[in-house]
Amino acid sequence: MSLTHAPAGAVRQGSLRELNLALVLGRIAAADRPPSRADLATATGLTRATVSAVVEDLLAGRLVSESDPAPRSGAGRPARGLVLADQGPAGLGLEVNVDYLAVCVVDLAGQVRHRIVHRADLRPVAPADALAQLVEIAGDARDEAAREGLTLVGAALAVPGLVDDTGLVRLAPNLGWRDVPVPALLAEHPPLVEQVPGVPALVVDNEANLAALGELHSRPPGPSSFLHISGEVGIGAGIVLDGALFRGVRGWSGEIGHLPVHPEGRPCRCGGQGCLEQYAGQEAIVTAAGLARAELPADTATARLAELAEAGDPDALRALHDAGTALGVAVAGVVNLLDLDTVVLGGGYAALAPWLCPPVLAEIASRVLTAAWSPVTVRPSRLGAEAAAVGAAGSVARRIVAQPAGWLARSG
Amino acid sequence: MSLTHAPAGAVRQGSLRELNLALVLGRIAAADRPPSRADLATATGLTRATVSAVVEDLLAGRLVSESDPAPRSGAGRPARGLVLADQGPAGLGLEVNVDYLAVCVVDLAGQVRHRIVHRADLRPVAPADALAQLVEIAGDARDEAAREGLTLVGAALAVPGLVDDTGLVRLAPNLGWRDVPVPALLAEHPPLVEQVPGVPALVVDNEANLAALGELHSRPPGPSSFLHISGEVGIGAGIVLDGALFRGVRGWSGEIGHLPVHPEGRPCRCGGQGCLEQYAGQEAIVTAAGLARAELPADTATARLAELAEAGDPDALRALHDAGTALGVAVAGVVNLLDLDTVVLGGGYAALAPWLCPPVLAEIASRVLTAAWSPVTVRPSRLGAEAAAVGAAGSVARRIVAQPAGWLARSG
DNA sequence: CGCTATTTGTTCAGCGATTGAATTATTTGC
DNA sequence: GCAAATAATTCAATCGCTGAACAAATAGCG
Repeated sequence: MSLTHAPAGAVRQGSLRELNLALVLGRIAAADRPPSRADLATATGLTRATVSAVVEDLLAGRLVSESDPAPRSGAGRPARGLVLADQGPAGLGLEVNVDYLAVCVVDLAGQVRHRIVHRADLRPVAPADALAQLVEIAGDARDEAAREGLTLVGAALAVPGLVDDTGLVRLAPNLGWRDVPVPALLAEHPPLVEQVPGVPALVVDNEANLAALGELHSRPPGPSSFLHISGEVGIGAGIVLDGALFRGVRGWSGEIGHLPVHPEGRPCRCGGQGCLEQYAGQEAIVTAAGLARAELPADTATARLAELAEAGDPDALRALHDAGTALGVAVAGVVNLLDLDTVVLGGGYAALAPWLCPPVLAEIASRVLTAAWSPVTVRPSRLGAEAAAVGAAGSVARRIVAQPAGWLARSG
Repeated sequence: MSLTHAPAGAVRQGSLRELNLALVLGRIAAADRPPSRADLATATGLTRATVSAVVEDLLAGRLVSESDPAPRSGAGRPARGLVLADQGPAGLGLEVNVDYLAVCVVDLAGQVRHRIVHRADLRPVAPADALAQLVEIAGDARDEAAREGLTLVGAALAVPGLVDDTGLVRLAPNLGWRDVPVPALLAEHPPLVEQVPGVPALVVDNEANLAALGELHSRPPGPSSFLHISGEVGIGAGIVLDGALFRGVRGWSGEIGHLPVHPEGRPCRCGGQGCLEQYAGQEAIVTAAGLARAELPADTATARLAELAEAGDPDALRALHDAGTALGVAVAGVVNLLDLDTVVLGGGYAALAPWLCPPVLAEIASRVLTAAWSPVTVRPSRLGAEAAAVGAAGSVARRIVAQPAGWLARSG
């Protein structure tokens, strides 16, 4: 899922055009003002003739459109600016979480065009029923999108758990799912998206991964390597390296919640001891702050903590400081290992960032070997709630930008 | 440094040939028996006509040669097998370490053609003098290689420390180096290698990184993602993801020695507390085994430990078990984070692997969330001593295989 | 108002690289 | 000795990029 698509196999005559389509489209997507054909020629190194030909294909395929305001003023023939089309292909993002279902539609430019959130406690709901509800909501979103000229070309589903590369949800502990064959269950419903060569109809992925992708593609562009930590009941991380999500050998990377921070400490449900989750997970913080867990539904615990901290409640402040310190120990290890310069606190951590960041930064400062030369930024996520759904939809839309040839082959 | 070279900018007509040259040459390099042109055509998806044209270029540039034993038997015209040339471009690997200088030459096929190790305590030697000695040894190696028809096209230098992307050695604590401008110092000597477009004349990198690259390219091919841990006085790791070394934002990844394994434990020279190095570094093991450090030069400490352990010395066995447990805690964290399935113990750890592996595996089994589904392999490095020098030379040779166009443009 | 300089975008012949089919080359097996 | 089989080469056709010439459209200036 990088911007430049590396050809895996034979490079044929047509690959040339495919690569240049992606190159030009990627430039248009990355530009902050609508570039002209001439701008694109100088930026890409292609000749204006080639750029014109490539742009013609992109215009014919409705992936870009010409914008009215000229991008330049001065002597000479006025340029025609090129922008990503606000009609055409779009991505569908789906999310099943503990206390809500979310659906959203993101267009080529990365804009969230529709967003539907259905709040409900999903834990007692059977997986098939939860997915059926999701499909129904997604159908509404698709119809709304169609009225605006958007065609859904792929879907990505975020779940809070381990997913293998076939889409099987091995384990989603907080949802109570185990070995749920999501693609098979969704195949029983009418298809939500149009099939496009090169774009998988459905991708199932961990919510932390997809939230990290959302952060990666948020505007203005941020760093291309960072760690995105989703602090919910469990703690997951999405690792973005050189503009691409690193999924690991089996797609199960990012289990930062089970980094040992006190090797002989509290036992963890994973079988280990002293895992980060036992010190900085939602339940640990809530308990340490003196809040009985039972009286708080999962979705309000974070808000309540932020309220208390805002009001200066000493127990809450201490709990957050301790959690931040534990988080900092783990993060310092990750930064030492991967040499990242940006850490994003997402999910439930986003709202708690004002209290978590200082202790995290303190641990980094004292534990990271290279901290003196290279400062590490720790900041809350830019995306709000349902970041995973937005990231999921964005990942589909990005795929069209990165590999436009498939879409163009489909329709004239 | 991946096998498939992704074009960064404009894709012109000539890029097509460049990419297919790399594709075909990469196949020849990866094959375990000399493939015929027809084999290559089916393997790459190119037509036989194109493969013939590409191979002609490769033969003309002396990157491949035709092997005598026919790769196939049966009816039909016998195939002509293609192998990487044993003459032509080769990579120069250099290594400055605490107790030796090493130089080696690796050819396109990854064979170590020459290796010179000069044992000496380098700690009291000024960086400029150490490099001057290295250049002299390397000159001999180059001359020997030239007699076999090998042309050195690039050099890579391994140092046990932090290197930035300009080749400046920021800090090599065990060598006593700080802010050593290696490229500038080497520029004062006559050039060792021939300049080839696309191949940097000199790359300076961390020894752990280059040792990991050596492991990556060792035959037979192993996994494309793994963690390679070099256990010396310090503990460094090379992280190989999807066949490429991950260097981090600033090139300082892999500082696994400073992963916190006992957050409130022993103070570390890095400023943190309870770093892995304090529990599994060479000094920690030696001390725990009851050996006075002073009586042992750095290069024999590991050998002595292995001897004692072999003999069943209880102190040594306990020290190794404890070190392995600490290492296992750190490795379990890394595996949880990156979802790797292979961990290679290199450097001084290689000889101690029989005693380190069991406790490492035990920690992984109890702490890694996905261990039940996906077993993790922990094994010693395949390369012996001076693995970093071999990896360094191999990384240069690999570059020619991955981007043959530069070499071909240079000479007929 | 008209001319020139300037910049954008298009057209077109030329060229390099791949393709696919036909052709040549070389061996095994009957 | 001949047919079948497989390998490798040759060659016209095609696709896509290039470079230069050309057309389009505007600002500045007298």
